[in-house]
Amino acid sequence: MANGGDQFGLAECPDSDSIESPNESKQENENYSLNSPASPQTTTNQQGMEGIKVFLHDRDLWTKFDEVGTEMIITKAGRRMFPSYKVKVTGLNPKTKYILLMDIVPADDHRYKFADNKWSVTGKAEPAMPGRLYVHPDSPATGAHWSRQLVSFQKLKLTNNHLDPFGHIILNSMHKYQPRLHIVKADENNGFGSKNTAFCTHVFAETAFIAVTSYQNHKITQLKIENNPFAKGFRGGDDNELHRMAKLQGKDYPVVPRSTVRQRACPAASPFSAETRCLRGSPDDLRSPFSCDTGLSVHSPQHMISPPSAHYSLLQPHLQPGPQAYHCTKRKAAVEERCSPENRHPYKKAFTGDSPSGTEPYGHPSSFPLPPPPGLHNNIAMGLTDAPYTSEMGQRQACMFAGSENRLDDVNCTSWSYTCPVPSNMTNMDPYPYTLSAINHQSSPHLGEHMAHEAYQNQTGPTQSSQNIHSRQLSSPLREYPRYTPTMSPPLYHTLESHAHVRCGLSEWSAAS
DNA sequence: TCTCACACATC
DNA sequence: GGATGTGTGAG
Repeated sequence: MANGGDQFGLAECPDSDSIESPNESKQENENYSLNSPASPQTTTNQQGMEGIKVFLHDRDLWTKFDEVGTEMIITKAGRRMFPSYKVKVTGLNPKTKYILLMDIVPADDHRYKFADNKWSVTGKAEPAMPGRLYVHPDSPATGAHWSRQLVSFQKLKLTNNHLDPFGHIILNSMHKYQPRLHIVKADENNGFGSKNTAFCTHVFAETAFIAVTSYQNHKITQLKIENNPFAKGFRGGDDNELHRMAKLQGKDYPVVPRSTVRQRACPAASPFSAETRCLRGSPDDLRSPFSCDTGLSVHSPQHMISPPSAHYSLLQPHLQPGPQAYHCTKRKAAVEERCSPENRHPYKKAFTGDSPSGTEPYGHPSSFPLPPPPGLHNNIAMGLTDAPYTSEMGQRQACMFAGSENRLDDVNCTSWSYTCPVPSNMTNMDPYPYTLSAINHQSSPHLGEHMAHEAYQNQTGPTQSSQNIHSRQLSSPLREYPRYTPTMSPPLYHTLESHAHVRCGLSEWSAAS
């Protein structure tokens, strides 16, 4: 939180449109200064979200990892992400309340393996885990609050425990994911769930990663050790390290790190920058909860989205990746060259390092009104904007929203959920549902129970696996979440919306990354 | 592929 | 000094 917000002068700029562009301001000295505005373009009809810009903190570090092929450890107990996901947000109305939350969505429907020092597709992805959202513990807070300092999501944890009771984000190992930031307006006159509810989604392509239970690429291990303070113990010269490891193993002679042995020396470019970049999810793949249907509100840097059609419509998430989806940057030729035929996808795209040049917009946000679930506007609107959200939590804590099978015909509860569409080529898989259950995973014991229950229900409840993506789309699966107790956070959230109504920045990400 | 105990680090 | 966050090798 080193970056104060004063320099952004947000307090004096209630009108987001008048917010000084970071490019024109003093951000050159910030460590996220390289992050160009996330949303250089704005569109109308976005409920005041059009001026919001998000800058990824430590972009350089993220890029380093990304160039190698970021891996994130997932454990049963939950593991933090490193690099941490921190952002600087500008353009918020200082007096308006916003909720900042993250989710991590499948980047594609592939399962990966790491062999020969590179990542490659090894099969079809397992069904998506229950979608969980991580709500920043400060939420809801005023724009002034968010703008005052870096917004850190470093406490977010990843787990591979499908029954995780802590509210951590559940991921599948050896699958690729894309973190996303959502900014939801929680203004009194624009309550969450109301017709006026607006939010925008920001995706930083360089934060994509493959979830692993142990690091596969030694380069990633080294990057983590070099940059993560908690891993300092593993730093040092090679000799020192080897002797230290020998000591750890009770040997008095240097040992060769397993990670070194495991991997063949390969001077080639990172697997991500080469083959894996080809494998990176297609725009279609990345449609999920907040994906756009029409692109109406999408404001994407044109240089990141090649044809207008790159405003992928969520109305057609079932479409297989097509030529229209892939916009290749200057590295395309090289990428294609490196892609093995079996890995070559029609939607292959240059990996993240390409798009965000120093002068290009960095995030890929979009803003759009959030259509309310049918007949559920008012009551929901109260939730987010009312005090209970914070007061009942005792202290502001992160909330996790766990997924479940969400159906429209099951609307009769106190909390809300939304089902996100499955990536296009995941039509045979379970949906990627989110249940907005306002989980307090830090200090509330019954929350854990709730989550366990929830997880249990996720597994035992009626499945939608038999449904295809079309039916799920059409059903606009919204429902309140029954497994909610008054002792938890109030019923604040509802199904965000079927993708058919929701517009988001995902298409931009897809196209740009 | 995954889990665990461990030593070492930060908070 | 305890809680928590790291990557490690063993299994």
